[in-house]
Amino acid sequence: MSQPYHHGALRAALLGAAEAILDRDGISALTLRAAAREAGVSHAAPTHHFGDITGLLTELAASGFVRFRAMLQAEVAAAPRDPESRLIALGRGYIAFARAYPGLFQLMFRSERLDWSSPALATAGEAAFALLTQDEPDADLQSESSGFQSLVVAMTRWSLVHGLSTLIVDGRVGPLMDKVKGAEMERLIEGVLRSLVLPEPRIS
Amino acid sequence: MSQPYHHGALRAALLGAAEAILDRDGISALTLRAAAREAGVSHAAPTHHFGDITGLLTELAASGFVRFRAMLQAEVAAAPRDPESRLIALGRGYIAFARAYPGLFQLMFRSERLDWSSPALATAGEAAFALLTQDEPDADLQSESSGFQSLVVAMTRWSLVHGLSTLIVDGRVGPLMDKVKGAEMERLIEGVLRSLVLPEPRIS
DNA sequence: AGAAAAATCTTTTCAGTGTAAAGATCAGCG
DNA sequence: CGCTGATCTTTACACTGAAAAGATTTTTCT
Repeated sequence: MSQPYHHGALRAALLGAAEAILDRDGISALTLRAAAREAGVSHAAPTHHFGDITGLLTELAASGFVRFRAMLQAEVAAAPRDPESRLIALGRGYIAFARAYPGLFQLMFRSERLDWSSPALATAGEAAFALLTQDEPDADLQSESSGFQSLVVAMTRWSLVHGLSTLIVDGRVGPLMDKVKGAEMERLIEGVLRSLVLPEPRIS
Repeated sequence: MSQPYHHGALRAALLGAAEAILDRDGISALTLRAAAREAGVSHAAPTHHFGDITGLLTELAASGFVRFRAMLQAEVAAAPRDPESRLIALGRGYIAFARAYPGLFQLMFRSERLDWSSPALATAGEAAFALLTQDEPDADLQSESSGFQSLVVAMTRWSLVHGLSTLIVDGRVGPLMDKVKGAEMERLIEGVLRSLVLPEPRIS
């Protein structure tokens, strides 16, 4: 019953080990050697599967974007069918993902050691972003407005939701709420999300 | 003309060296030893002045927040005196700072190696955030609404501006604009900033 | 089947990092 | 003048990513 020389499924095991470290000890503890230790192999074993640490982090981030997109779709599917409810569900799912998997969220969005030219990461990231541009409440505005105006609307929504997620994950919101009596994170999030349904700028 | 054993102003020199590295090579290249090299001292010299690397980064971030606040105030002072123009100027300054000093912005907002219990950083950060809650366009709403509603309004604005800054600095906006003909970053920012002036959620 | 080739994993090594400890040099003060 | 403390250097250690070379297993080819 000794360890076989070949692991058999080391690639998946390393990704699982990396995510376990991410959840348990945070992104700063996620090193190539720590992942190898967690998977029970030598520290040089990951080289063949991922090249360098950027390769490992890129694969993990791509996997994160796939699950991120699935989570957003599930939230939308469970929401009422009117466009405004779906839009709020999308934002709620975005923030819920960031709060549930803060380490993975940080890796996906703010890690400088990610190779966005990787097809796996690029396609997974684009697929996730595509959710933000569909489900347009004002279908007529969508059709007759220019591509640039659609980009402005999408970026406005993305900025609002992404900004709140980032500020929460980075611990910048908690101290502020301690100063307001009866403030709860959930109510704050719902309050901010209301601004999602009126993003159309008043065109001059 | 040999180097004197005592530097004389090593603390300030190290902060300047650290910021030079931040601007030149990015946040990943900002190491304790690199800052010491840049300042021309041994790698253990910073210990006495900053303790560990968290101390150095915390001081640098505090200095960044002071300048950040000054830049925001300057933008507001140069804007028309109506509250809406001032609010947009505030957001414009926020994003301009992030684009002008991306490394410093990243250090200030997304570095896990920051000691927010440091008085210098805590007060500088709170002073900068205080700008976002003042300059309330609807003074009557400000006075009669609860503290929690004010927090929701402030967080909505902060999230929008901070989210756009983060996405731009992290390089997530550029690729999207390449796909839209005639899209320019400045126009996109102005478009998103319009949403700042109608943040009041419709209370049920 | 048997040999060659490729893939997988380990061991060793190197440069770089943060941190601690000990020693060297200098400034200020009695 | 001499002492004390602040400042800076040297040395050392455990950690990191990465490269190189060797060991083992699996696959492929004849």
